[in-house]
Amino acid sequence: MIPDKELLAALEELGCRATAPRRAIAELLEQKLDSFTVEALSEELPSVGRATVYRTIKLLLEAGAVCKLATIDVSQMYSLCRVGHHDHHSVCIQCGAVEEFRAAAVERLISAISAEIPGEVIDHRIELYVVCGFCPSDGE
Amino acid sequence: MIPDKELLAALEELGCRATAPRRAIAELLEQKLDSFTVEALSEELPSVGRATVYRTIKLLLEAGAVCKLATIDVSQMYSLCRVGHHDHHSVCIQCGAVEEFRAAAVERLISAISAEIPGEVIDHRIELYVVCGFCPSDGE
DNA sequence: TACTTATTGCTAGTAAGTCTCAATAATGTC
DNA sequence: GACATTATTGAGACTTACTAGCAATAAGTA
Repeated sequence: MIPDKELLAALEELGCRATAPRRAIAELLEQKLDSFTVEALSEELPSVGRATVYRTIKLLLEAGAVCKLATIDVSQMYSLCRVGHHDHHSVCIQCGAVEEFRAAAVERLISAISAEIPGEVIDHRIELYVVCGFCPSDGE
Repeated sequence: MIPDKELLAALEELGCRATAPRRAIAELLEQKLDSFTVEALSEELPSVGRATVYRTIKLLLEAGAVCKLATIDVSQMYSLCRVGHHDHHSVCIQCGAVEEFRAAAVERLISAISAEIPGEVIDHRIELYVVCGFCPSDGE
């Protein structure tokens, strides 16, 4: 996973200062393997103001160190991104666990589609909703 | 596009009654080629209560007649779905226009990926963020 | 150490969406 | 058609996720 130093470095690249609250957020984030909500993060860091947590995640989002998941329900989920990779996510619809996956085929697919549709493709988002290996797949 | 009759029929399949507010929503929806927010829909239907609009869209969502788009910003966008098709969407990041596209390659890709990752793939979501043919693609 | 400026943490505000509940409208039965 | 039953509605209060404003504070710098 990303060492918190990298998270902080990502912020510094944006011209941000490395403050105690940001260090605390980076440290906690470093341990997050799954997806998370900002609200939950904030609850785990009672010493840091909610607004600061939101602000920091927003910065990390800009820096590309975390990314927003397009979950089905309302809650905004985020997940760490390995810097420099453009990964896609699979979300377990039962336990919520998020896995990143890479597939060169995806990139090929996107460029193939780009050629077929009008306009210019700027970005894409691919998410798989799965029942992960640890969850029982009842019915469906 | 979907005749509003079909939208109502979709609701009736769920065991819902065809009421005047639902008819009004279906009629308006029938004309929506683009994506829309429930809030905007509600503003166009001052005679129908906000809660009712939200409730009806939720029902149509369950019925599979509309689907939720995973837009980058916070606002929840919806779009009509042709019943029986599982289309994907491209969203113009400048004007917000939504196009549906179908690509058999997508389905093939998904099954290829399914084989590679642990767990069972239930559903997928693919969205392209584009600058559509009608918008100037400045910079980026 | 003092200065400048970014950052923080309150708190209040906003936006999207849900809940409650009494009033009302749809359907089925006679 | 009248009546009973049950789904639906609308108004507004409420919740949740998030942002804005602003005085207090902490970082980097001279």
